[in-house]
Parts: sequence; structure tokens; C-alpha cells
Amino acid sequence: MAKELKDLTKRSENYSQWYNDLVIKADLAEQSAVRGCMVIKPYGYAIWEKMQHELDRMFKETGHQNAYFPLLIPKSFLSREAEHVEGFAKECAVVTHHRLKNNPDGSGVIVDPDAKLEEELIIRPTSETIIWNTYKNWITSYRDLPILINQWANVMRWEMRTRLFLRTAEFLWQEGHTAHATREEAEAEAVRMLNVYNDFAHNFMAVPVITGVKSANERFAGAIETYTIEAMMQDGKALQSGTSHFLGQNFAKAFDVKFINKENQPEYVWATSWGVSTRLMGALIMSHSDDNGLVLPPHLAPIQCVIIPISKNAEQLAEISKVVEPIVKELRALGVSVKYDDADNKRPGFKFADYELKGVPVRLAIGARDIENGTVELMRRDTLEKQIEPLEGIARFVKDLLEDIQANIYQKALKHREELTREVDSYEEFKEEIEKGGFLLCHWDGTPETEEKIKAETKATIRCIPLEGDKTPGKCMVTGKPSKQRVIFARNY
RNA sequence: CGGGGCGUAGCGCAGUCCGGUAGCGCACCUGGUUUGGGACCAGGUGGUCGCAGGUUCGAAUCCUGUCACCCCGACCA
Repeated sequence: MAKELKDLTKRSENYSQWYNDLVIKADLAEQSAVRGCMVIKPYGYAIWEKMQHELDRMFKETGHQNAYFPLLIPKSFLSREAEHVEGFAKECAVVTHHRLKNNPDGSGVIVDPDAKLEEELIIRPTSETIIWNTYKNWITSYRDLPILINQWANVMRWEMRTRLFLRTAEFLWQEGHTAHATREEAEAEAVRMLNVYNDFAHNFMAVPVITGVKSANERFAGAIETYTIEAMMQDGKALQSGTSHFLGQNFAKAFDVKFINKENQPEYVWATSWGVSTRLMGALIMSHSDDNGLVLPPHLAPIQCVIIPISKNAEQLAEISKVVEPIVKELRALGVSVKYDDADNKRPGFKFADYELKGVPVRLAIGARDIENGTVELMRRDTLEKQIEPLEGIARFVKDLLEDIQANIYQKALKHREELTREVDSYEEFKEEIEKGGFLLCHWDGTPETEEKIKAETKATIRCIPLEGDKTPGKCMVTGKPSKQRVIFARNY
């Protein structure tokens, strides 16, 4: 764990090590004392807050409202929907008692056996059940629909193995839960929210995700259809980054949620749910970072521009600060998040390395030499290139450069994804190619059995059936049976 | 739950085979010199060696038990 990032250049061989070191060294998060949980540190949380802010704005623009539902779910709720319980039962934390007491033998605190709960409570692994139990009381008429609600919350899944941001026992997310009068409207909602996620990934995270439909094997427990955005990491593995589910009437039936339609007939409500989590942080880190540390897209960077003075003494620093102050003001007026780091207890070289590690997109350095020449040294994090720019108009220059960097990071990720995506037509070739990583576009006969066989033999799964792109039919690479279109196979996190 | 590893200072580790009363690097503190790419010199603080037994004059080291954590699988966003 102590290894320097720069020593871990062979990323494909030791990618998870590199990733964990990066998260810790960039000061984003650390393992907590609680098994499988993480402490999100201030800088990491600032990135999450930026994500939250933008997503929340997009949800509201599409007519959604925020609400909050309880953390604890009565055990019986989970058994209402058969597939749902099947999917989550194995990873639930259970509350069985409500009181502790001092052990009579003086050895500390024990669970009070008299405080056993009538019915155990589950710490929510997701909130469908408790929300639908609530919706039952909110919905009687078609006039009550649609209900378009989102919740920002934490959830807990007792995973066997965990990794910071990618799979922690407790994680933060948002979960949208909507109720509709018609099937068409609910299906449209699921697709609409998939597109919100897609926009967010492209425009803010600079991650070129692919939208698609999950195969039956990978579908959410209790859903009719699961839509996904799939991202490719730098090591060629796939990361499911967000999902949107069309739930049909499954939960309405399980919780008996009916409404009276315009024809005065009772009918079950149609549902969707959709969510993204702190896993997006993992996607962000693994998509762009290099051996110098994090590379943040400007649209999500808590600090977009850092200014570092280089001075030999206090007088010189005061002189530099006088020049920097108006630049800071101007940058802020342009909406650029800027930090002037004039701390005199760290050397410039240390600060350079530190802000690179933290992924700050633009760095300005100003010393006596620059004051004399009316210049500033600028470095962009995405290319690590340094250039000398005139002080005059530097704020505008930085503002525009940030957009360049955003676009460049996206293009780089897109190019990488395209280079590691190829069509494969024979299963023999597939077995070789999957070892090299990346996305393989293949024909598949549409059966769970074939997917299962491929997974067992190659560890690759269908990441999604893409919504966009080539829809030419063909023959399944394994069975030779007809295939409607190519699907994406990959190994995943 | 199967296979492997590890537990010694805040972090990373050596010492364990062959028992003799604990050390290195980073960090931290003090003083000085430094400051355009992670500064240097000198001095200093900090550990009942995961826990519980046992063997022994003596245990980080040997024995027994136990508890954590990590990695690889199975599971999963």
C-alpha cells in the first residue's frame, strides 16, 4: 500500500492496487473502522457534492421532487415481491434488538435479551418496498398520478468484498421512485431518466458511457426491464455507472397500490426506479487518472484553478499577493472556482505535486520573475504541459481553457473506449480477445443459458444490449442461432 | 463459505528460522539554513510487538487457542 503512484505504471497488472492507492493518496476516502465501509474525506465529498448538485438540478428540470423515507424496513416488506427478496436477501444487515445493557460480569456492554424486536428490521439495501408501502396511502385516483419522487440517501448491502467507492457496504446514492397511470408513461420515464444519466456522464463526468438494456441475467431484482449506462475503465474493464428500471406493476401488485382510472375502473399503478451512487466517484477516478494522480474534469472539480506564489520572503509574497488578488476576483466573477494557496509552511514544489495528485485542472504559478515580465506560468493537468502566458487577460484565458480541458478529457476517454471496442464473430476468437480487455461486440442468441455458459468459461458478461448503433442481425457466436443485434461483452468491476 | 497472506509507533516495514528485554523510512515537534518541481542539517517525541493462555531464569521470536484485517474466488451497483 505504501507504493508511490509513479511506481505503479503497469496498471493493467495491478490496477486495483493503483486505484486504492490513488483514492487514499488523493485524500478522497479511507477505510473506516466498520467492516466494508468508507470514510469520505472532505475533498472527496466536495466532488460528490458537485455531482449531487448537477444531478439534483437535472432531476428538478424533469419535474421531480425530493423526499425522504426511513432507513429501517420491516422484514416482512421484503418478502412481498418474490424476485426482489431473492436478489437482496443474502446481503442484508438486520436489526434484532433495541437496547444494550451492562454485562453483570463487568466485561462491558451486551445486547439486552429482553429488548428483542417482535419483527426484525432490515437496513435498507434499496427503498422500493418501504416507498411502495407508503405510496399505497397516497394513491387513489388517476388525479394523484404521476408521482415523481427522488430520495438522496444511504443504503447498506453486506457485500463479501469491498473496494473504496466501487463497492462499499454502505454507500450514498439517489434513488428515484415514480408511479404512473399507464405502461407507456412509465416506460418513457425509465428511458427519460436513463438519458439524464447519459447526459450527466458525458457533459459533467466526461465519461463516454454507452446506454443499453440489461439481459435477463443482469436485470434488477423485480424489474421488467433494466436500462444501464456502462463505462469503460482505463484497464478495459466495464463499470455499470447508473441504472433505470421499468418495474411494470410488480411492486404495485405486491403492495396492492391501485387507482381508479378515468373509466372508473380500479387498476394497478405502473412504476419505475432509477439510481446512481458514490460508485460514480470510482468511474470518475478510473476513467481519467494517470500516474501523477487524479485528473478531474473541470465541470466537477471542486477547485478548478489553483494559484501558487513563489517567493523568497514575506515582502515578496505581499507583492505577489497584490498582483494575484484582482485575478482571483476576476476568475470568481467568471464563475471559476479558484484557490490562492499562499501558505508559507509548504514549498512550491510540494504544492505542485499535491494539487496534481488532487486533479486540479489548471495551475498558475507566479514569482518575482513573472511580476517583472508581466507573465504567469500555467500548467494544465490533463496534458501536464506548462506554458507562459501574459498576466493581462489571464482570467478569461483560464475560463476558456477549462472548457478545452473538459472537451479534451472526454475525447481522450472516448478514443480509448473506441480503440478497445471491436467486433468478434467466433467464440474461439472471443476467448482470446477477452483476455486483452475492452468491449467485444458479438452476436448472442438471446438466451440466459448461452450467457451463463460464456460467463462460466470466460468471466465475461453482457454489459448491455446497446440502444444506439448497429442493429444488423446475425448468428450467435456460440450456438449459431439467430441474433437480433450485437451486444457488448466485457469483464466488469 | 473455499484458497492464500498478514497483524511490531499515525502510515509503510525489518527483526521471528537460531529466545537475551525493539529498530528503520515517512510523518510529527524544536532550532538553523532554504523556497521556480515533493528541501537539507542537527536534535527530539512516540510502541505493555492483535488478544489470551502455556514453555522458559528470560518470549515480538517457540507451542496452543482466539480475534481482526487484506488478497484471489463465489456474490454484487
